[in-house]
Amino acid sequence: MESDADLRFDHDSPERVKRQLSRLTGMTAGQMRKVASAALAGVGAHKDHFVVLASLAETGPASQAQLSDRTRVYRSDLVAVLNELAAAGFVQRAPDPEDKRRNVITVTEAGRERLAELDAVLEGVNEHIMAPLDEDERAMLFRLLARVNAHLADG
Amino acid sequence: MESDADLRFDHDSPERVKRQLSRLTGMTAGQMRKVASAALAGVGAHKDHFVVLASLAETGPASQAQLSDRTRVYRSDLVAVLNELAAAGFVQRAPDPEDKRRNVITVTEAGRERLAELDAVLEGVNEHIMAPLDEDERAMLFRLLARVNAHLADG
DNA sequence: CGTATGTCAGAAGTACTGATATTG
DNA sequence: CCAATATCAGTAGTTCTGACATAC
Repeated sequence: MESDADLRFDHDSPERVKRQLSRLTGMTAGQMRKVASAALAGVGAHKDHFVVLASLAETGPASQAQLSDRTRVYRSDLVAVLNELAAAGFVQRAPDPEDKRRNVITVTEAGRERLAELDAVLEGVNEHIMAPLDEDERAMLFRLLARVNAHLADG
Repeated sequence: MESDADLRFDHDSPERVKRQLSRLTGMTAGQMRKVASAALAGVGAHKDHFVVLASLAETGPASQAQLSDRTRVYRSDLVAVLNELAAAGFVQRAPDPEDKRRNVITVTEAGRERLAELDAVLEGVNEHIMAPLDEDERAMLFRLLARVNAHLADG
């Protein structure tokens, strides 16, 4: 069906393992995660910082529960992320006057600059990751993964 | 460039997050892993069992260090996996007469049957995961991921 | 002596669950 | 009384590192 020349993810498996999409995807995701988190660690950040800042900048202020829904970062884990972002002055956490259970999280000007910085870092990561693919192939990979993702999200 | 209709992996991100291949891949890998490990747990196995049995059946007996290189399961983690497989009678662990530091791991007949069972389970998982894709798309997804994987494996 | 092997203990980061006090 | 929010504590599974005794 296809030449095995560049199917390097597992030299050992002439048949069975090679067909497991979950294994190939998992290994590749692990490689990507390492590259991304190393790059973010270089500027003192990690991936949830980016996702949260991007959500606030693009969709506006939100409560922590809303932020959790948007970013798919668990409410319990969001607390620490926001502690760090707030301590660095990237977000402001203020009680919601209309509902005293909630906090209103807002990105600051410094937070927007931080987001631009992280965006640039991750743009470089993205470019590095997709280096062997041309434009059409990148779009194809996105589309195929997104379809599988959407399918699995439906249960 | 493309319709956003089925880019469901993150509704919240009109721009920045959506372009991060590492995020899409990571989320999809997580979904796949959950499906696969649930299916394997249903028969009392987990994924390292399959990979180790497949390697032994397809490439033959090996020391634990060799097995680790083949399967990319860490030597330290292999110990527990082999303990479980040996306790169930799926592999035999015997000292190597030619090098007393080593064990020779061999798959048993019961292990081959177990492998067939796990293979069938994972074939179903694979089919479920790739359900929305036709044959050409599946091959394309494999190829694209394998190229990125090989590229990242080179450093 | 330096190196490889199998084993154990444990770190680090991720994903997830449960409990709780406060407020609606 | 029930539901939602923010927070904290803790579990589970994975990846990965370091130490160590034994054998080459």
